[in-house]
Amino acid sequence: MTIRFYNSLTHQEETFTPQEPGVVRMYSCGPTVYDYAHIGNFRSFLFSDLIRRFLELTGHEVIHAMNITDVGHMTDDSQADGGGEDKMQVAAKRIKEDKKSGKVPVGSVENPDDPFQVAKFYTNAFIEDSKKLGFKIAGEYETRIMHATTHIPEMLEMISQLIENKHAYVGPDGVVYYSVESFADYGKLSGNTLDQLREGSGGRVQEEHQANKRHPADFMLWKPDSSHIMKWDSPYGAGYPGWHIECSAMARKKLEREIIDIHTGGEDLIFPHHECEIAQSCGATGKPYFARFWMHARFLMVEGEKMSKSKGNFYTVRDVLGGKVTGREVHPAVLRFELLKSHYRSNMNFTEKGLKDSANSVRRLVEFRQQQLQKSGGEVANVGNDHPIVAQFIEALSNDLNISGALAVVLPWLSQEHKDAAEALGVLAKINHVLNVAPLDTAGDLAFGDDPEEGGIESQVKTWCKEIDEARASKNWPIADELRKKIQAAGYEVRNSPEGTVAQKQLA
RNA sequence: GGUGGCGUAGCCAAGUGGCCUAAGGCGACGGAUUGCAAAUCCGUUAUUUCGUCGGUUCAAAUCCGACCGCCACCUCCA
Repeated sequence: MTIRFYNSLTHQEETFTPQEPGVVRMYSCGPTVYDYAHIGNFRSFLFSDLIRRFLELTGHEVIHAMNITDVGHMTDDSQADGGGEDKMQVAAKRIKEDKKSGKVPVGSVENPDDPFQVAKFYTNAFIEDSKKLGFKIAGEYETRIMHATTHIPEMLEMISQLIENKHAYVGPDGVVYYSVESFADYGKLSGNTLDQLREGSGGRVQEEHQANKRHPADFMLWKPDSSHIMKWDSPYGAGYPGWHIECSAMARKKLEREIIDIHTGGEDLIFPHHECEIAQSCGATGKPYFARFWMHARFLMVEGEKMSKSKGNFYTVRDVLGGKVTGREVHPAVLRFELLKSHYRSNMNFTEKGLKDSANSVRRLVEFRQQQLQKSGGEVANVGNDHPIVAQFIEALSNDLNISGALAVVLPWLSQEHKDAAEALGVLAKINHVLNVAPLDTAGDLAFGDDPEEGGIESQVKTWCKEIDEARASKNWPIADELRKKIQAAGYEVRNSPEGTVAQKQLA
């Protein structure tokens, strides 16, 4: 089996092999923690989870690292000397307003003016959401997911290497800039070579901000600013790091290599972020590559439109799970499946209907597992990757993560006859290592009808189910139908089973 | 204006030169089942058609060119 991935760096599909056989070092650009991450962010993070789980299924150890950007970068980093407002201060303002209107639980951020508290709050929310969606890396917080603010020394080390290697200079304004002209490969990833950047700038580059730089595309590595809300000592004066340096520095530190195997992120990060990362890492190490493979996930659309706050179609994970889209609670496995089921290199269209479709697929997978577990008495056979179904599943994913092809193997298989339940469960376990929806490992099993609360809606639904059985026994059809409608209105599916009427919570 | 990507049925989407008279799922329709439903099972569901127009080839959804549309980046953004 050969694994082929589309490599953004070479603009073509290539055979993937890690530098060290059996071990893949992968870095993913993580979230900024000035606000809740939205489902578009999570699609991109989920995409890296998919890569990881697939590589693990095919026998690789995956060392996966991700950053959390908690340095208060400027809202207007475009000017590269750090103009505009600090994002942490913007967040502080917003949190104060949200607190007044009750949007943020009181006490969650005791002091919004403390950027570390703001970052901590949104970091926790991110980790929580990531766990719900079953991201493997969510269980590795603080070992593989790391904060930029705790890696300032690594960044300063890289900056000094860059200055030493003549890739960086201290401008007349005291700011440390990267000299893009010193790096011949600048533009290789994005196609935005220096010539083209000049052509394409369309007069938007403001001369006044360029005076201190040798080339307009030079970007900031360190900004001395003793008045900044977050600042650290450095040989260039107390201040804060540029936006791009954290990933270069942290990837090298955490993955313990100067060249890594895979680097992932959203498509918007290709330029300038990843272009600058390559320039920094290669400039500091002198190596021809930073990452061998660059993989980027496309943006998602919502109901055919761009997701934007002004259109009111802007969703966070908690929005979707809480029912903002469907009007009822959505199980995390359903959102995971929905975000996973379209190919990472096409714009996925997130829709309410799609969510409900995904709920069906997830339910089928979950019920299949339950049926087979019953049949096998809990026994799960050890199935190898050479099992025909597993092999086809892997074959599909080997082709640049062809998830549709992979699902086209799995879903029809569910409807086939399964003589050996233990074997079927073994196959499912393999498949579920990647899909992770049946069950979703970090969220536990799908909760079907076990609500500990006395007098809660679940016990009411159970009572109604019993009443339906009684009504049906006495052929009192109108009463039975009435009760069924009530249960459905409460967000439950009503079914007949050998044990009588049962209700299950709708997954979306 | 520059750069990168995408465009297959009602929807999601596979297929990258012949086995495509185009996987699979959802939906829809018909049937079995049911008190009626739901769930389940069976069947049907693009019939020179794959954004458009040309070209290469014995042969194209698949290669090449032009055009159109959509997305992203060129300013913070997954």
